[in-house]
Amino acid sequence: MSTILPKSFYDRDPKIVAKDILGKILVKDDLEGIVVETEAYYGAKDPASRACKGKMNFNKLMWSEAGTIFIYMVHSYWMFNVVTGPKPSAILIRALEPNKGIENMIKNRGLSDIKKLTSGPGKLTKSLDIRKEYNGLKVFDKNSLIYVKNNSINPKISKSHRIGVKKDLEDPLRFFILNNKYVSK
DNA sequence: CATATGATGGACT
DNA sequence: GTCCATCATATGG
Repeated sequence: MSTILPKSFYDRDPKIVAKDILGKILVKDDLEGIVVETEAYYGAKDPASRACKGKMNFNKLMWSEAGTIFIYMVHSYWMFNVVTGPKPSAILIRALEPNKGIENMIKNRGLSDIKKLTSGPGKLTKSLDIRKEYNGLKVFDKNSLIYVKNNSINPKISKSHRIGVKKDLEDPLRFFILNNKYVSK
């Protein structure tokens, strides 16, 4: 029986949450995907973070409670983030492994290549039909349209520098499941 | 298989 | 106008 991850799960350092959420199941409606790749983002000390230049209208959700969904658009694709511990900070879900509702994902995405369905941050939001209307939802609330289920698998985790980031920090902040074909390149 | 490049839209300076 | 936490295509090996 899978349980929904509680708020306390997210109220920790983003690096810890990013690592622990790998292998868990993201649920949106009847669509499910296993989280296989994430990145951690910090606040003022992180030059790649949207929050690095202070609290603005568009990024103020990063200061709300842990477990809040924060969606941001880059290059006309939606990025799906969850707010974590010391504010402002968040994790970015970068890739999923399709688990349930694959037919609908294909429909949402207009593509039949399963490998390309959710193997990137912009692709998974399109496949799950996640748009900015979901901004501010609580991911630990079982009545929410979007939530994360626990999963008993214990994946082999690897880490690296972040992708597509202009100025990265020294610490590797990207986490992914080893040998999973849905991890983005 | 690999690397390169242009399109994309919202928010900032 | 400029900056991106991207993607799909095109081209070469």
